[in-house]
Order: sequence, then structure tokens, then C-alpha cells
Amino acid sequence: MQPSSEMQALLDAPSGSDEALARDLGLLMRHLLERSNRSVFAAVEEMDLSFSQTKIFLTFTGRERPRSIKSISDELGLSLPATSRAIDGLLQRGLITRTEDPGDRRVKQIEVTESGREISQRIMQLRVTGVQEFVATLTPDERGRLAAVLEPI
Amino acid sequence: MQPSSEMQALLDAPSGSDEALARDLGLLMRHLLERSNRSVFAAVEEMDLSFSQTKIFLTFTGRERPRSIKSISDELGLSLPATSRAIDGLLQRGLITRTEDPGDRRVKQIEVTESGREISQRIMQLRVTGVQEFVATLTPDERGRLAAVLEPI
DNA sequence: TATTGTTATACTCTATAACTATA
DNA sequence: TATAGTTATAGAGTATAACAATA
Repeated sequence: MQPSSEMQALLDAPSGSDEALARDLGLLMRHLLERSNRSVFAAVEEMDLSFSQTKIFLTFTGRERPRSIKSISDELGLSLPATSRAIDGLLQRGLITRTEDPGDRRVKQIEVTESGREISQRIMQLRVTGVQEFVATLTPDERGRLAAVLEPI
Repeated sequence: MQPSSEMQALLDAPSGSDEALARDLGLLMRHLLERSNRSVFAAVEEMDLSFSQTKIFLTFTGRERPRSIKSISDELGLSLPATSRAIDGLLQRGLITRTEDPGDRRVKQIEVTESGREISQRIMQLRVTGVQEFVATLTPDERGRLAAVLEPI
């Protein structure tokens, strides 16, 4: 089967087939993404954060303990120098602190400050808001059934 | 209500509430994205296409007619020079053609070549594959119910 | 010697400005 | 004058290489 035929098959997928489900899920994902990304991108641009700086904040969500630059670099798949420079920018704006690890003086411990936490939470809030707005567009019946299906998954 | 409390409320959202639904949808979206993006990014890197070049291909999906550089630039929200340069690269690799519009000689008509179409379809196929793999992990029962809920939406 | 982090350098992609050709 | 596209230039962000400090 040629790629071209496969694509066509996907568009024509009969209702109820796995292909139709994959297509509907893809469309839903795309819709949710567009909705969520618009507000997040606008906020991130307004706050003058780079994409990597935003992702650095996200690596702190849930676990507030200090992290080394290396561990952040590894988690984001970003080079150590790039991570170091991104952190430099956050440091200069007072959004994080960088202190020497007393146990291993090669290591710098990075922590989010109070104002950094505010920004980080605002970003996460916006991500959620896009999805919440979509949920609000559904009828109560659709909401209930979608919730019932998703919960076990 | 402080952002911090809002985030906590989301995590604690009682099963059946709109907040729980939004959270589950967000988690699903994140899961699908990670799954889909891994393979797409790997392929795009291997083919040595920039992010913008990939998006240019996507603007041709569904409508095979020639487009002007301006229209592509507008649709992607990319500057005209950046679009022009990205197209230059695709042209040099024989993935598109750039011909003068006989009706208005300021305009260049961009078309996807046969080898360009192959690459474009391979990318789209990978996007879909990630979702299809996820669908395959569901039980037939979950699949049926999810499909029934999504179709009207 | 190996590891953490920083600095030096070069590359890619982008936008704005200046320019050319056509309308 | 206005528009489509290109070329010139500068800036942001990245990676690799070279380096310093510590283990």
C-alpha cells in the first residue's frame, strides 16, 4: 500500500473503525493544542521568556527541591552550555537562585524563587485553562460520557 | 483564590467533576503528543528539514494547487524573507518547484514535486502513527466507547 | 582522570530594513 | 504608489570545543 493510499484510507475511515477513532483523537488533540498554545505563547512572549526557559520552569513543577544544572540539561535534552545560559537569564531576573552545593562544590543548586514560582504557576494555569475552556463548550451529557471513558485510561 | 490553591484544587479534583475531566484530557493530550512528536522529530531531523520547512509541507496537505510565497508566509505567521529562504532550501533539494506566475510576474508559484510529496506524506503518516499506536493499547471496549463519545464532538 | 559548570566560537533560523521588479 | 520577492544585516538560541574548578 502506498503512503498516498494510506492517507486516503484514513480520511475515508468508516465510522466505528480504529482508523476513525485515531483520526478523531488526532483532530481533538490538534484542537486542544491550538487552544492551549495560543494563550501560553502570548504569555511567554509577554514575559520575555525563551522556550527553553519556560521548559526549565516546568521541570520544577511538583518537586520543589533544588536541582543541578546537569540534571535539568539531561531532562530537557538541552546541552549543558545552553542550559547554563538560559539559567543565567532567569537568575538575572530574580526568578531562580544558583548556590554552590556544599557537599560537592562542582555542583550548583538551582531553586525557584517566590516570583519565579508565580510565573511558573501562571504558565501552567494557562495550559490548563485552554482545556477547561474546551470542556465548557461540551454539553453536560458529552462531558459526563467523556469523563467516564477517560478515567480508566 | 491564589494560583497555587487553584493548581492544588485541580490535582485534588473529585472524580466526575469538570476539573477532573479537564485534568484527564490534559494528561491524554500530553501523552499523545509525546508519543507522536518523538517519531516525527526523529524523522524530520534525519531528513534535515527545519521546523518551518516541515510546516510549509503541511500547508499543502489537502490542496495540491500552487501557492504564492506570500500566502504561505501569511498562513504560517512567518516573515516573507524567512519563508523565502526556507523555500530556497526545499527548492535546492528538489522537493518543490518555484515558477513565475504568468498572470502576475511578481508572484512565484510554489508546487510540491513527487519526491516532496513522498516526504510530506511520510511526515503526516508518522503524526498519525503515534495516535494509532495509542489506540492499539486500548481494550476493544475502551476503543468502542471512546469512539462513540468523540464522534459527535 | 572524570565530572560540573562556564566561556569561546560558529551555525541555524528569525525579523527588520533596503532593494528590485512588476503592477 | 503598492505589492511580491530577494538580499543584507543583526539578534536570539543552539551545539561543540576548550577551559577552570573540584572530585
